Amino acid sequence: MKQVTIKDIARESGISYSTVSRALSQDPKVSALVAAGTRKLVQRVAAEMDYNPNLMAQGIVMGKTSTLGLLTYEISHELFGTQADHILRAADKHKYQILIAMRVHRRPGILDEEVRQIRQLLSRRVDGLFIHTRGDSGESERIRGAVRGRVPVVTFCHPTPDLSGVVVDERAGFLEATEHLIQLGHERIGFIGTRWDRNILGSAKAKGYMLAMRKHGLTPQRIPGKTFPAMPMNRLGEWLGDRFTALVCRNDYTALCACRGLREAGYRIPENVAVIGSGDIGAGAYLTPALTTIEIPHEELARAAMELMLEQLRGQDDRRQATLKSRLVVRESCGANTDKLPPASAS
Amino acid sequence: MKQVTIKDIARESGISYSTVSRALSQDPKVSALVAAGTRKLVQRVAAEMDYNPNLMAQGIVMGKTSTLGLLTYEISHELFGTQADHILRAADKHKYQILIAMRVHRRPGILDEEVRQIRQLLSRRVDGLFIHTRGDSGESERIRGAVRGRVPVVTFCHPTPDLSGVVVDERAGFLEATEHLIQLGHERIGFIGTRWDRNILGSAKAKGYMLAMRKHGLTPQRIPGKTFPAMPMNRLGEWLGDRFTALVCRNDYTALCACRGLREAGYRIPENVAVIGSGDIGAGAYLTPALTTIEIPHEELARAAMELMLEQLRGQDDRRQATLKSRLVVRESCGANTDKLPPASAS
DNA sequence: ATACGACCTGCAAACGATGGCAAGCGATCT
DNA sequence: AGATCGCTTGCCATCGTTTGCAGGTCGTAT
Repeated sequence: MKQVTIKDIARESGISYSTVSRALSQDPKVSALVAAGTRKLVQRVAAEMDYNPNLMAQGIVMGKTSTLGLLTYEISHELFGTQADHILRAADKHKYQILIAMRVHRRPGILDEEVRQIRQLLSRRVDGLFIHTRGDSGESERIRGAVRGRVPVVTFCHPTPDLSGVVVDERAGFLEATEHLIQLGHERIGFIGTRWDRNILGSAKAKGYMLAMRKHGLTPQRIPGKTFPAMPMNRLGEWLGDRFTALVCRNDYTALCACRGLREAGYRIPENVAVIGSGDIGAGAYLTPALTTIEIPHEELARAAMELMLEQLRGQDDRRQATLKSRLVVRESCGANTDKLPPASAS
Repeated sequence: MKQVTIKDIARESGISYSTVSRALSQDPKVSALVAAGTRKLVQRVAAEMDYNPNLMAQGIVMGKTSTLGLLTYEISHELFGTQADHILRAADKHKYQILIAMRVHRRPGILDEEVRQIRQLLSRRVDGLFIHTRGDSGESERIRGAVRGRVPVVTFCHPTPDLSGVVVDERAGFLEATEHLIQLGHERIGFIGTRWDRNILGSAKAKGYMLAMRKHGLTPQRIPGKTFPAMPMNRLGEWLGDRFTALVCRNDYTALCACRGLREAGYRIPENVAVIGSGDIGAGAYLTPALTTIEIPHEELARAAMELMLEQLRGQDDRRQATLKSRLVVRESCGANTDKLPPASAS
């Protein structure tokens, strides 16, 4: 049960434990200090005893942990899981480990929970903090209050004043998607989303949609997401289908729901109504029709976030926001491109 | 940048640092030792200075970290993400934190990577280890070799001899699903999966299917997953549709692919061919037709795993396997239940 | 007044590592 | 031969905690 320490190795090899420490040091400058023979001996004994250095002890004396915290929401959600995944990889490239802490989205007490989790990560003395933001007002102040400048912070998803962060230009993405529908000849295009001002990101999506509509002299119309649980599927479908020839949805799940409602009511997609989603759930490409969607550049996002983190870790404390562009993935649900098949493999 | 320590609080409040430590102790028996007035004072000063205890220092002296490691695969995959999510919650209930390490599924060098990650977690002195297994032969030995009994291990997904673990009774699940199709009148039922013996779990799924077929005097027939990328979608669809009236798929993605191929070839689901998946991707309920699937009891799985972990942490070292039952979720893709709608909300 | 607990508090030794400093040792130079 | 140098190694303080032990103060019973 008890783990091997450098003292055990010292005893076993008859060498003082500070020499053992040096021989086993990551830093080549340090390990070069000990004679080649001794070093080899120590390394052999360490391997034999299956020694694992105690990272806590190292952390405590070196004053850093090579660990970055990631505060996120339910990673069971494909979006958050995917982002966490990419951050892990990006950090790994720079020899950083990631400590994940999770909080629950949309629940009373979430704010306290958030602070609690941040403190927990700080207690582990992470060298920096990635935070998945929700985009509510006061969020930046809340985070800054909890962190108090003790470690660098890089936020994800929503712009946060006075903190470094990466965001996707959702406005441009939704503008592009809406224009794509307009180019296909649609005029009655609806937007399914939350209240315009519910959070910054949702609002950016809506703005992109509106901009495109106005630009082409069309009237934007929002369908509240709330309509869904409230109205039976088939009635919702009729209602949608009668009013619109195309729908821009705030995310892929919403798009799936809309599709379902429309089909219940006898509409066909994309023949009668075109649908575009956003966020690209993995299954989207394998549906019939394959879902046209606004793809989030997860990998670049993670890389950019890591870049911002490294900058701050190096001591350059100019906070900045990196904005990345999304990409419209045209598949079948918008009526263009119906002859092109998605990749046939997912087995 | 430098964080507040117990000594800072001691200096600030004019009290020795050992008393401060006691006053701030988690253990009520210890904090009761210091006079109420002193305790209050210390706590106030600590709050004012926004003190976060250094968990590394605590861990080092107390010889435990209240942290459990989770070695998993890409958490961007809904399956792994969901399980990680539930483990985090189950652990949280018992005041344990989870340290996630990720390795990449199906890649050369994965075995070394696996050992590297286990060592890394051990270096952080986790109190125990949850491991997502793949089910290849030699896996149990590999894990035991890396861990060497230093911490309790609980595996996930595939049975691992000589280690505690939780598994889903996939055989029973696939048997139930297949029988469900048989009861609906199907006789020509195919199974889409990997080689029977590729991994233990896949083989359990296949076994359940075969058992059901044999039991009812029908001939089982496996369709290798490999057929998919090899054959164009519409030809695959024809091929499938001509031979079978129902398909049992090894997971939901495979099911989606099969559906797609079938529809390309003009078949309707479930009217012409019934399809059952497994694993329950979140989107399954919102598709048309909503996917009938074999649901994995993630939450109970995580709870059971935590239970096994706690048993071992308490020192009872009888390794045991907990087997949980899956649940057949009948939706629309199998032809039963077409009038029942899935929940209408996902906006 | 003395003694004896009960109750608090502080000292100092751990925990497992790192790294500055100085001592030991041969070899080289004068 | 003696001084000097470089290489290697060991000693010890340190990081931020916890905790056993000893010492101090106070009240109360004798």
